[in-house]
Amino acid sequence: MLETIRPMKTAVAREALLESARKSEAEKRGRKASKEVRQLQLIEATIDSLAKRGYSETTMADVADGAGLSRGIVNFHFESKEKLLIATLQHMYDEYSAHWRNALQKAGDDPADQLQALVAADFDRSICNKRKLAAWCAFWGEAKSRPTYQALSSARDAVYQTIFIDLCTTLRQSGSYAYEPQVMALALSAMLEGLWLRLMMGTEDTTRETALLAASEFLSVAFPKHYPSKAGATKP
Amino acid sequence: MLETIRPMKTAVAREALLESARKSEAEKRGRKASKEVRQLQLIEATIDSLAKRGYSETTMADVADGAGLSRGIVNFHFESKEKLLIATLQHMYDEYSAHWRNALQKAGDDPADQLQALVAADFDRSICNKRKLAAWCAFWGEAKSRPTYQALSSARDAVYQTIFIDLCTTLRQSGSYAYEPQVMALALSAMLEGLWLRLMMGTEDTTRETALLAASEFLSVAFPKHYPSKAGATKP
DNA sequence: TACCATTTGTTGAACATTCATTCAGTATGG
DNA sequence: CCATACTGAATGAATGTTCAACAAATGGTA
Repeated sequence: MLETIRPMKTAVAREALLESARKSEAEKRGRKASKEVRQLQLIEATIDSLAKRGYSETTMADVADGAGLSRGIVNFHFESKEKLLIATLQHMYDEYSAHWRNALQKAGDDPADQLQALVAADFDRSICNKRKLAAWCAFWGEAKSRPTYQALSSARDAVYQTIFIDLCTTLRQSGSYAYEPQVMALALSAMLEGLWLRLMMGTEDTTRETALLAASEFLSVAFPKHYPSKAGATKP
Repeated sequence: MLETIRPMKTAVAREALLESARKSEAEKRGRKASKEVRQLQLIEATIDSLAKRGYSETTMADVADGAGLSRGIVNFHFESKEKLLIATLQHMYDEYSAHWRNALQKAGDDPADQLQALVAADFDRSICNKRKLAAWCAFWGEAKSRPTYQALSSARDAVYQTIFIDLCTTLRQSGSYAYEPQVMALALSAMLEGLWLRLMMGTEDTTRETALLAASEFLSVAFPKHYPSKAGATKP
């Protein structure tokens, strides 16, 4: 329900489009580009602005400037500021979704591998970087008061959560753990989101590597039989 | 460093002031009130507005209306909108800080009890309710682009984190666990923040009780010798 | 107590700025 | 030369801030 049914075709085609948008950096200005390329270009500029200035300071002018185009351009391709932002969120959501689905597929059939792949995917550089994390957080901050965002913003949505629960259930059986799968899945996914939040704040020494380490540690203690602890690496 | 050194006196006195501000609901309008009461009243109205409308839609007019006062009043008590928001954030931070310190003190000397008390404090109704969570998240969304917020927003700040690390270190020794205390502390505190985020979104069935359950489950698996699992409560 | 002066808190209209949106006009590719 | 993409100045609405006027408290004086 949360996820619009959109063939994966667009997801991959979009990458190609964006690529071409990047390549023709010199041609952007003044030259005509296909509607789709322009829209992606504007969405990228929106993410830039969100990351740099925050939601409340993101203006149409800044987006247009960021894309190297004129002021009226956004209202031409998107009807309004609101629709631009929704399209941006949708774009990020699609990208995120495609990313973890891909990781899951590559992981093979072993549930333990699948869970680990999902966790690792969350801290992949293509997904988990300051720019995108900042943009996500900008939307989260507004989500509560905007139903449209609320539906989209829970990136780790019902489907994602269900997969987590299923994996936890399977592991529980094969490892004879005592916990409630739903509870453990909640703890795990919440921790992933929390780590994102900390990475975004970026004040401390928390890095992508540290975050992944913490997440892996969680897996080790929660599913010791499936993820034998690699502890003892560094002991101060 | 993050926390302004402010005697606890104000923290408790403030509660009393706010109480009196609530009681004299009828007298608010037209009657004079002490400077501190007015400021608290405006801060509360700001939190209301943040929770209801989100950061970007929170206006001076809305705050003034919410407090039942005139338009110019905020600029009289606080110099500007920015300063009002900073004062609001500072207020929430002080409240949060006082709350967990209090919980920690009440917990006694046992590290396991202390850690559990800290976790439970995070989901106390006085701290963890939709209104305040929404306000926190509104600030988080803007924190990256505003240094002032960034410094304050890491509510679970360096001090808090240090305490977590210390407790994890102690438990590790007394329980002969294998993990790195810093890593485990990061996982734990990130999970708490993530649970807050989910509670704020409030889309799903995640409640304060569920969140606390998940956090407790984490403690059980991470420190099995200190928190013997209470599993088996409900088995579907 | 009565009276006035001064300080302090409050109001609301006026002002200036910022910003999303519109649209008539321009340029470009086919 | 038509259709489509694009421009950028004009417009109007929203909003933070200022300020002159007003009211309530305070304090001093007789």
